[in-house]
Amino acid sequence: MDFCCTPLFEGVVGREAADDMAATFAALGDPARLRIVSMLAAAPDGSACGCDLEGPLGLAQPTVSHHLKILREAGLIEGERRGRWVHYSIVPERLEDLRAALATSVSV
Amino acid sequence: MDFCCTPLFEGVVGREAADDMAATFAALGDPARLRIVSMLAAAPDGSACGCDLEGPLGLAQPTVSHHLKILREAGLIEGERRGRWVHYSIVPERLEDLRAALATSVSV
DNA sequence: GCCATGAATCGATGAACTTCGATACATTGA
DNA sequence: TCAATGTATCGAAGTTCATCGATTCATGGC
Repeated sequence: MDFCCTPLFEGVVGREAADDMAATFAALGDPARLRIVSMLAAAPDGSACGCDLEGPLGLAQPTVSHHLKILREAGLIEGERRGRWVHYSIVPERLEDLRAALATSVSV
Repeated sequence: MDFCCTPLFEGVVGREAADDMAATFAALGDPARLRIVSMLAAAPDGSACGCDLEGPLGLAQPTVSHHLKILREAGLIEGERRGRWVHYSIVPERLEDLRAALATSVSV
């Protein structure tokens, strides 16, 4: 009889968890947003305001604000208002979660 | 004079590198593809053929083939033909690369 | 060679995303 | 209170993406 391979389980990642994790990975799945995270990580004090991102990114202010919102909703960064400016910084725990997720996919 | 924060560098990730890395993260930025990776990781022998993925995913065969292609082009999985079937398995090195990239964003 | 079956490709459709100008909101300084 | 400036939202245009039916390709068994 025809037989391919052992039937698969649902995998280690459930349906709802997959939705949540995929949204987080998707947040990093854009060059502009990846560079924002990179720039925040490389910033001297670990944070930067939106106005300093437009130049290096070469994007208009609404576009940068849009990307920052997506990263914020993904929990990858957080913003703190200081006067006129909003300083954004990385949320290390969230990135660590992603690293852990990739590790479980690797190790078994 | 008005001053916000220290001017930013380009970040640790360059423009071309950002494009490449973003494409890889984007490959994981879809629930179906994330579950495929998860299922391959959870498979007893570490591999599975496409026909076994359609059922658990609840997607049509062309759609699964489409997602497998994207994961393959991202270097996250590889397929090996065994007779009628193609067995897909994870490329651990590629996932390790992503983990390393996230680590550099965290630590510095 | 012919049929069965798994996999890949093609074409179409509808949704989601990126981008930006225009605009509104928030805060500071005068 | 008013002007200036950084930020967020809105609306629109163009592109990309996910999905699937229909079709084609590839392999194995008869």
